[in-house]
Amino acid sequence: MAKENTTIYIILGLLNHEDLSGYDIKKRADYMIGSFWEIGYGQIYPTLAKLEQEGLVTKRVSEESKGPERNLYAITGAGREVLTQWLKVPEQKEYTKYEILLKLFFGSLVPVEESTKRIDAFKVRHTENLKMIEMFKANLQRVMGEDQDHLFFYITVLFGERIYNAYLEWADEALKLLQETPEKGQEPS
Amino acid sequence: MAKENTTIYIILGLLNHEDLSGYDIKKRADYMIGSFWEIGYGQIYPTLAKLEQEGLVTKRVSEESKGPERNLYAITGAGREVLTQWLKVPEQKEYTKYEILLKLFFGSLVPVEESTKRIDAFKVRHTENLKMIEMFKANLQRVMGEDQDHLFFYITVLFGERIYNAYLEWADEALKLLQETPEKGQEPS
DNA sequence: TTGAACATGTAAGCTGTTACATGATTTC
DNA sequence: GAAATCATGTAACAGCTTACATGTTCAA
Repeated sequence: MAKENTTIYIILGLLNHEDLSGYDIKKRADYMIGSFWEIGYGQIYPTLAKLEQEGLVTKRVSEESKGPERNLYAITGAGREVLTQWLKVPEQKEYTKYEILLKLFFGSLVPVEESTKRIDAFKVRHTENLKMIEMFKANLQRVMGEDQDHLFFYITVLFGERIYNAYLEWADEALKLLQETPEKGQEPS
Repeated sequence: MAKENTTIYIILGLLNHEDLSGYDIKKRADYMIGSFWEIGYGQIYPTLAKLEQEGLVTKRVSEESKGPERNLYAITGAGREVLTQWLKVPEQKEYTKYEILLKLFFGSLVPVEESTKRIDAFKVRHTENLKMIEMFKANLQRVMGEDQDHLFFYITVLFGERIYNAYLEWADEALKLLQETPEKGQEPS
């Protein structure tokens, strides 16, 4: 029966807050959930069409005079129903694919520098991510309490913070271990 | 051009160590890389056939008299070449999908208990995972130094340890925040 | 003898990525 | 005038999951 399409619920969840275009949805999703779930236009537009067909959202053309034409989508009662049903069901387990760990796992086939370079790049990437998360967090802390939703957003931001910190701590630990280890098979016997 | 098939390299990497059957590969992969990359039989057997066709592995029938028939696969020189080439290329960024965070993010639509139940279950799951990782780690520490490969395995185990700990710390933090927050819209005005 | 584990596969079908295609508008 | 951003989509296709199908061997 293949995988269940989670994109549906992301779109419904965002539309539950306010009417949005496909482009807006991408923006919002990148910003708010991008650190743990990415979606692309290639999923958004077709899913939106499917949701409209099923009567879970309605489409209208935005009346703004300026800018290119925008299709604005709104959630329907049926859509809200589908969304809340989904929220009442236990989630599937998380899904992670770390190519860096695979490459490290098989790392004995290439010079150690390959592995250290890899980890260095990983650190740079996630130092950046952590910085962004900390900004979100600071912004959120200022507006917390205004809206119940902020608490839930905050909780997901805390998750990102923990994870990125764990990444960075691990990276340093791994680099230290690699530096301590003498390269094998290079010294004269 | 769609995604690149990483399963190929996992199989080649495992075969680089020793000859294995499809069934063995699944076992090894579950045990050694299962915490950050899962593969199923539905990927393994077809990929094995493809790799054989391309001359990256060879297949022979195991001669053991006991047990069901086993197809044993061995990596070829060409296969080893493909594997090391892959190891020299920088990896793509990691890929994560946390359905639990999505459900929490949209959590204001359902009673808070839904969210706390979710996090409780998450904790149980990862307490279990952490326990397993700690066992691997202890085992590995006993044999470290015997083989260069162990260091790389150890590094991936440390990753799992950090991540699972981060999960659990976050879960407690999130639960605390949810408990502190009074349920909205329930009290009489 | 029943169930768990060993062992190998196929088929269906969604998911998600990447590339392509197009055009308006705003900003520098 | 060029580049970036806004904006909406389609097509191809690989990847991966799930379910199905089948049969053996070993242990309780």
